[in-house]
Amino acid sequence: MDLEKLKRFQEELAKRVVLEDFVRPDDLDFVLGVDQSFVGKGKEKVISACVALSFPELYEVDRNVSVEDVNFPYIPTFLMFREGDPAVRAVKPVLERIKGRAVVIVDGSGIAHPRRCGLATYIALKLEVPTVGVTKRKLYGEVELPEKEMEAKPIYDGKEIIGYALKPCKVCKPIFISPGSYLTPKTALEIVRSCIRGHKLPEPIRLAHELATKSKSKNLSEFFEL
DNA sequence: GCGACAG
DNA sequence: ATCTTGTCGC
Repeated sequence: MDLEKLKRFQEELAKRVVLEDFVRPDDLDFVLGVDQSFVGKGKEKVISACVALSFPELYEVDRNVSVEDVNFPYIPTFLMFREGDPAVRAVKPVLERIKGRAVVIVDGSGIAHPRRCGLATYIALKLEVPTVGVTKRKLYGEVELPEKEMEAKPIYDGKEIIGYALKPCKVCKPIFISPGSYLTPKTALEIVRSCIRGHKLPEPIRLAHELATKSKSKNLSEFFEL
């Protein structure tokens, strides 16, 4: 594979990013979460899980799981090429079933990426839906870590604010938030804040992660001859 | 050359 | 991400 060519592709996609609120928290009806787990002898299958929660109540209203072949290795800053399309195919059906304004929270970076094109950005542009990226470790940007519960500190790319580090709970280490597209960094932060329910990760991602992990044991694994 | 480096 | 034993706390 030609990483330099892929870098150029990411730079092209980044030009289409719109850092404006296509939806405000007050008008939000649903917040979706996407996450993936890998299985197989050499982790050759990817299980993508998507859950849809009502907003701001956060009760589950829909879910979807899909299993596909993995066709790209994990390479830092190139995650969208490994998990992008599988995630899109897991989210799309849910997005078409629910009726109302929605935002998708992704387990990966948004514009807090060296080329401003993380996994959340890819999903936003491909599905034309606002997304916010959330990670447990920082990929890109300069930031001062928050120390008080629910405190947030801006993540900078030079002088521009591209996201926020948020300490979700007293004993939690901070999580890193940045919009994928169609949202402002500030609004991305507020949406994630509204989805924290005592855990390190916001509910949409926490539940999607749980669904993706549990789907490996039930009767899906052997069902797809793994 | 060295450190950084999402999932 | 996955693997993987023991330990701590409610």
